[in-house]
Amino acid sequence: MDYNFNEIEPKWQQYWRDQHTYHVENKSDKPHFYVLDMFPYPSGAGLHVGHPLGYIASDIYARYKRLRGFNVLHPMGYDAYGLPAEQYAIQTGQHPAVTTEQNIARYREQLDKIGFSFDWDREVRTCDPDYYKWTQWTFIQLFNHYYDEEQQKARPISELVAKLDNENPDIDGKKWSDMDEKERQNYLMNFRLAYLADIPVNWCAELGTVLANDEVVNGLSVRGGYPVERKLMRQWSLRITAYAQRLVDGLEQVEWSDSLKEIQRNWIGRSEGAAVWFPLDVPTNTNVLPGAQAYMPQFDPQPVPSFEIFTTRPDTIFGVTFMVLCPEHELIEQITTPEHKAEVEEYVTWAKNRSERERQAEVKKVSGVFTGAYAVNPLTEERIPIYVSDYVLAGYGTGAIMAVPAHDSRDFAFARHFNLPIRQVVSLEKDVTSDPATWSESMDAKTGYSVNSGFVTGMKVKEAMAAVIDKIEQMGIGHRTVNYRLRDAIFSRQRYWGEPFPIYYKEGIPYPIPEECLPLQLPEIKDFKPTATGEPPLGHADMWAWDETNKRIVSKSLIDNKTIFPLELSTMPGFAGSSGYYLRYMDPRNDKEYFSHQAVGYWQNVDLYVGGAEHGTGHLIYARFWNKFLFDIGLAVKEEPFQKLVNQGMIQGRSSFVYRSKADNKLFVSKGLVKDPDSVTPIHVDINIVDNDILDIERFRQWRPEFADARFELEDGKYICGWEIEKMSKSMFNVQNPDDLVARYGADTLRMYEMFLGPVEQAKPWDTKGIEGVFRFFKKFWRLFHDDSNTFAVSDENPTKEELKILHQTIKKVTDDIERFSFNTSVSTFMICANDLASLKCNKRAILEPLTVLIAPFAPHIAEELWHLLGNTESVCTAQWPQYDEHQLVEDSFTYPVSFNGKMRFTIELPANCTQDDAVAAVKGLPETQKWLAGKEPKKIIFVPKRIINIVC
RNA sequence: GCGGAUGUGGCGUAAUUGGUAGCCGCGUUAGACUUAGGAUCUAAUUCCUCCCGGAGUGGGGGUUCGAGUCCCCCCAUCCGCACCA
Repeated sequence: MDYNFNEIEPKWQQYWRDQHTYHVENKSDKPHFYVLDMFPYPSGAGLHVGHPLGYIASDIYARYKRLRGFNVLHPMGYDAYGLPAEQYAIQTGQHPAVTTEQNIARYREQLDKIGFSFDWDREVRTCDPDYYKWTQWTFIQLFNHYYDEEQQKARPISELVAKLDNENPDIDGKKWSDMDEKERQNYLMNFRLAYLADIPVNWCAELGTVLANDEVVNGLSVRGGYPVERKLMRQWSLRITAYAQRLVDGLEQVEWSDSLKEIQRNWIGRSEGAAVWFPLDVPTNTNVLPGAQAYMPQFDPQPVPSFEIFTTRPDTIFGVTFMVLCPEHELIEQITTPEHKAEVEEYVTWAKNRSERERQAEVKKVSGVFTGAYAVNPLTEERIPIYVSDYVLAGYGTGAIMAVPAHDSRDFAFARHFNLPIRQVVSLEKDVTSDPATWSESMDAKTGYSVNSGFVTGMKVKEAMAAVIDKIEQMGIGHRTVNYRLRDAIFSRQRYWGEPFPIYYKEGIPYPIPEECLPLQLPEIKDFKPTATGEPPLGHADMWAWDETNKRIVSKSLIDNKTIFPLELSTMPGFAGSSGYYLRYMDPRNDKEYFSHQAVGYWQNVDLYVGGAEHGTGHLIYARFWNKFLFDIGLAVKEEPFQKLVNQGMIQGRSSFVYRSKADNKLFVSKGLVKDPDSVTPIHVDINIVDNDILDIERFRQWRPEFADARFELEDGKYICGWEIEKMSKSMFNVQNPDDLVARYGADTLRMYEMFLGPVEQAKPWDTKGIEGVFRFFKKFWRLFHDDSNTFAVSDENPTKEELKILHQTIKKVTDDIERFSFNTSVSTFMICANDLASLKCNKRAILEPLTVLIAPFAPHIAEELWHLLGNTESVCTAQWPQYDEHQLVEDSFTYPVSFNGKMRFTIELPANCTQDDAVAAVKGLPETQKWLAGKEPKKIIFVPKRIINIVC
């Protein structure tokens, strides 16, 4: 019989299901290994060929590890909460739970067809109450912990309270012991790792929710592309910044690509510098202030008003010619002089109302106003004007800067625009300066020597930095510090389809519901839009109030703020559920704990994580933070969750276009006949009606009613389409569905072909042109086991040396390739092997049986079929990975290329066991060599074993 | 602007990590078997060529007996961040 994948594949998929082949226990004599895929968001569009790429790679690795004798955890689940399901619900009224369920069923069906070895008994769904119970539980733990800077780890907030009780400090002029419950809770909120605060957020009016920084690109929402504005709102946040340093440091311990580590480092954005206090010299107090020493803000009982700035260039403090505050700065109101008030207020209002997109688009445009106020440079005692400008950001540092126009390009632009003085304080060469008025740009580099800089003049930049910081520390007006670009993660979403917060409000103070009452189930609602009052959709829920006495959810009509309290209306963001799912897989049905100590003690952490690099600044940061927190409180046993990470490249689509004439919208011009690109409109056309860039005209006419009477300008009787590489997306009609390919070629061919396309990490456009070659390989491979009449026929004869060599070379190459995740070369190796064996007409069991095991990770269905045909009764998944034998690879003789200093070159054959000296002697003894050397002794002989001999004369 | 990566035939890619560049596959060409083939098999396929050879891994330089691989300078493309002081 022929290679009939249609029969083979469903048969063995059923067999694996029936036999629970991929079921894995948390206990084994074997070593453990955890292979994880980033679980998918089940969108309505179903899987396209890009999704399985990473899954196939990880599946190969997981199967390989099993064959190598590991107990392998390889689970799969669904990141099921999210905006698209909710947007769809708003449009159609269909409950997100229903559409999500349908989408999951569709995903599962598609995944099953590809033959993955997931242990589906461990499936998790983030929207499942049994799962999000633990997301909520973790949130409560975050709420109940603070970050202890001394111990550098999370500690229970009760410890902080005990400390406050004990020390009874003054807080904003009031003793801790004199504070009431509300004041105390507000104070503690400054420390909790999950906290409620008024913070500037990315507000997306169209989506009706706030978004995290990584969910906003170029001032537009990632989902939907709607405008985003900056707005001050009371929101839940996670104090991820407390972990900034550990998030940087942890990157040293993991095997991730350098580029991804760099992306994370950039996102965290650590910079070292100094915080410096600049005293104010307000015009009402026109006396020039005496030495800065008098203004030690911590110690002076009546401090002169001063403000803090952050700089990474303390060495340039002698070059400060003005100061700049961000428009949101609280000091502006106090310091602005009456004559500048109107102007400043106008500017601040304008700046605050600008959308993020406008602000980002006009980065190059300089704007700002003078406040009329002055500060004093603490080192030079100079009076320096204070400006307001939106090039200083509220969210970074202190929202205030010392401007050094000579050595900062932004300050330089500002100074030039407002004609402010520019003073050079750093020079590439010692004591050499030039007039900054002649400069076309500032000198930003951190190299060279200080000039015009008082006591640091002549020092190298690095020394000057240290010296200035020492000085200001000594003066008590500043200190060394580190700033991070990373912001706390905003954790509230004004949406329905997410985890509810286990929080209720008593007199405006949030309290977590008791842990034993979890999960706090998401209530049913009918209308998914925000309420008329602007409340999130949960405002529609009637059963959404907390009965504190009876510990249960009750109707909100009962709220009396005595025993019945309102519950939080926001829900958690998408990254909440995906931040700890890898740990839940270890023990997914545990209803007592997140996961048992035994389970995490056995599996430790993820050995191999496969997924897209697009999560570099989102999920992969949040998950690392989440894990570190769980580590601090003694749940996780490893500080880093993902030991090795492989980023599969995105598979792009290859879109096809037709060109519609602008003059005649029924006329379509073939690509080669388009003379003026402006005369036609390119229109995406479904790639399924295009073959080799040739349009199927009949199907095009049927595709859309408006094309039914289309006319064409053809070349050579054909309509040639244009193409472009774009993201694979429904709207561009360039989606390749894996089901179609499975139906046509089988899952094994699809799996092999996706690997054959190129390195897993590399982005590449999808192209089915080569799939035939892989399909041919399988037919050829099948024929090795079958005779001319297509009946199964393997011989028990002993293999020849040549056949053994082919086998062992293949084992060696494939093993090495899998270890270094180079699956495209493994596929090539299989092809070479099949070609060689076919030309030798080899059908020997001793060769073919190990090959069946070798190919099983890549093509499990055909391997299982052949494995059983060979007479095995157990699954090929339980077989042993074949070992190669070095002896079988050794040749009788080697061919050595020999060259004489690159001038002449020939090849000689030598016995395999010959030593370096033998080889050199043999080469020297050859007539060609003698002739060439002409009696002289060679100067140098370079011998590279089994490679080459070079003789230098 | 800053950071990271990549650049090899008509195309996807490979090269034992410094050792005969172009493996494997697609495509193309020729042939075999065929009623037929979109099945299978065989051969050729980097470019130029007076068929003697010559050039060749984005361009230029360097190190080396030897460079696709290492170093320096450009060029191009892709990705990430982007007024982060």
